[in-house]
Amino acid sequence: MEVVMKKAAFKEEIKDVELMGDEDNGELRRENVMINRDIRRSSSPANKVLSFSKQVPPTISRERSPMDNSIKPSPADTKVNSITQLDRLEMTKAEMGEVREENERLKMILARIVKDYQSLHVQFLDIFQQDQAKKLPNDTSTNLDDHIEDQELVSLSLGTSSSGQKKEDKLISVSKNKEYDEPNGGGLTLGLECKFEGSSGDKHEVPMTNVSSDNSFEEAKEVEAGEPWPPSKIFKNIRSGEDEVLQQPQVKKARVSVRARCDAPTMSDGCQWRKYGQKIAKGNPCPRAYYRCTVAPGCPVRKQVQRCAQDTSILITTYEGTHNHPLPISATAMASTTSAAASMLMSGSSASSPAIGSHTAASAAATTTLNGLKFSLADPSKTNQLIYFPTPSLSSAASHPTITLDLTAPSSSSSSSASQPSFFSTFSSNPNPRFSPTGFNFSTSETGSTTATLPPSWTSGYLSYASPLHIKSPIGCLNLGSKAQDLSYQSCMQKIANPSAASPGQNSLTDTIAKAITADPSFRSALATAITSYVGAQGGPGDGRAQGLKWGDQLGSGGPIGGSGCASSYLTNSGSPASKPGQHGSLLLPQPTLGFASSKSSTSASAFPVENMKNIN
DNA sequence: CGGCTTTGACCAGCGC
DNA sequence: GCGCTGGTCAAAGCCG
Repeated sequence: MEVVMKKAAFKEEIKDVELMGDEDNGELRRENVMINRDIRRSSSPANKVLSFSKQVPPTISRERSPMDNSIKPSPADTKVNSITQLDRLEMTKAEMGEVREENERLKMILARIVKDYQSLHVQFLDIFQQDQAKKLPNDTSTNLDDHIEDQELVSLSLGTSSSGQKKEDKLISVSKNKEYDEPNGGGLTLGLECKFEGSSGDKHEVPMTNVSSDNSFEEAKEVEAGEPWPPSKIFKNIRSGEDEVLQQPQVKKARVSVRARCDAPTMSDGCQWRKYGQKIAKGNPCPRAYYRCTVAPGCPVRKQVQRCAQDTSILITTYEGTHNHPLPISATAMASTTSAAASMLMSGSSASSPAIGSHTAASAAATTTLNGLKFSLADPSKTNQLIYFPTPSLSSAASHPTITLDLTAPSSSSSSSASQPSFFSTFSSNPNPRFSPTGFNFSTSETGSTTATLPPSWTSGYLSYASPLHIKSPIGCLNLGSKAQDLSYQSCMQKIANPSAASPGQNSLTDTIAKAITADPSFRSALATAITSYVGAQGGPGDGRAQGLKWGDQLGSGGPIGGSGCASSYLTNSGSPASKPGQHGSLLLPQPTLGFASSKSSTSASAFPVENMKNIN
C-alpha cells in the first residue's frame, strides 16, 4: 500500500514537474528567443535604431527614421541626434549585459528544473522497481527473476577486480537506471543526518529508515584476521539504549571494523577512549587493545584495536555499541560509516538470515532495504550477488554480524590483482545462519578474490553528496543526497590512497562506474552513507546534516590531518607528520576526517566540532 | 592528585 | 567436563 501510494505521489510529482518543466521550458524558450532577438538587434549596427525603438517612443524613432522625409533634421538636430545615439549605444551595451545575465539565470533555472524532474523520475522508477520486486516471489529459479535480477543488479566489480574475478562475481549492484547520469538526490537523505539526542539521550535516532530494530551499532569482527569476536558478552555490558537487544536477543549487535593503514597506535575517530585491557589474540602476535568510550560515563561503546597479522601497517579498529551521547563531528563521520554499514548488515542479516542459513530455494537473493537502498543478500553460487558469503572457515564464534570497512590500500605483495586502491564491499557470513559476519570493505584487500572490487577510478573522481545528483566532472562526480553537500570525496580519496592511481586512461572507466553508481539511487544511498561517514559531516550540533565538505583538497594538501598519524598511508599517503604521542594536530581539522591519530590524541578529540554519533548505534 | 595505561587474574562461551 | 579463547576487571604504576 505504501509503495502504491508513494508511486501515485511520485507520479503526481513527476507530472507536476513535467508540466512545470514544459511550461517553464516554453516560457523560458520564448523569453530566450525574445532576449536573443533583442541582443541580435542591439548588436547589429544596422538595427540599432530598431532596437532603440523598443525603448524609445515611436515619435523619436520616427524622427530618426530615414524614411521619413517630411522631417529633415537640421545640422543642430543631427548633432543632438548623434549624441543621443551614443547614449543609446551605451544603454544598449548595459542592456545586453543584463540580458545575458538574465539568460544565464534562466538557463540555470531550466537546468534545475530538468534535474528535479529527473530526480523525481528516478525515485519513481526506484519505487516502482521495489514494488515490482515485492510482487515477485523470492524463488529465483524462474527466468523472470533472473531477468529482473540482472536488471537491478549491476556489477561494480570493474577495474581492479582480481584476475580470477569474473563478471559473475558482482557483489555490488545498482539498479538498471543507468541511463540517468543525473540521478536524483532530492529524496535521498541517505540517513546521514546525525541527530542529537538532546536531553533524552535514550533515543538514538538512526537516520536509516529501514534499519532493523536493532539500531545499535556494533563492530565488525576482524574478518581478515580470522579472529571471530566472542559472542554476546557485550550485551551484558551494553544496556543503556539497547532495548533492541532485548527485543531481538537472538541477533547479535553488528560490529563494524575499519581497516586502515596506520602507523599510529590507534585511529583517531573523534571519540575519547580509555584503554581497559589488552590481549594477545590467537593467531596474531600483535596484541589487541580494548578501549571504552569515555566521552560520557556509561557509554557502552567499545572498540578494539589490533594490527593485522599479515600487514602490521594495517590497523584494524572495531567498534561496538551505541553511543548515548553527542559526539564530535569527526566521531560522527566514523559513526555514520559504521552506522550505515551496521545498519546495512543488520537489516540484511535479519532479512536474509533464513536464506543465508538454509540456502533454500529462496536463498538466491534476499533484498535488504536500508534507507531506501537495496542490498541483496544473494546466494554465493548465483551471479549478480551483492553480498558475498565468505569462507566457512570463519569460526562460529563469529556470531556477531560484522562489517568491515577496508581503507587499506592494496598491498603490492598481497593483493593479487588490485594494483590500485579501491573500494570494494565484502559481505560475508559464516555458516552460522543467525549471525553472519559481514565484511564491507571499501578497498582492496588480500581477500579481494572473494570480494567485489570497485575500480580504482573510484578514487580518482569527484564524489559529492548534494542535491541533485549529477555528474559534475568527467571523472565522475556523484552527487548523492539531498543536502547541500559537496564532498570532493573521490579526489580526496585518490590523494589519500594513491596519488598516482588516477591515470587518464582510467577516466572512461571512471565514467562508466560513476554512471553505474549514480544510476541506482539505492546504491547511491548506500555508497553515500558509507562514504559520507568517512568524509564526515560538517554540520554543527543539532544540525545533523553532513554539509558541504571539501576536505579532499585539504587532505591532499597535507593539512593538519597530518596530525592524525594513523591511516596515513591512506588518508595522507605521505609521510604525514606521524602522530606523535600527545600530538593532537589532527583535531584541528574542521572537516571530519577519518582522523587517525595516536591513541593519545583521542583524548583531545573533543576539539572537533561536536556532532552526534549515535546513529552509529 | 586525577586520569590513564599496563598487566595479570578472572569469567564466560564454545568446541571437543 | 575440560581446555581454549576472547573479553573484562581491577590493582599497580606512570604521567602530566
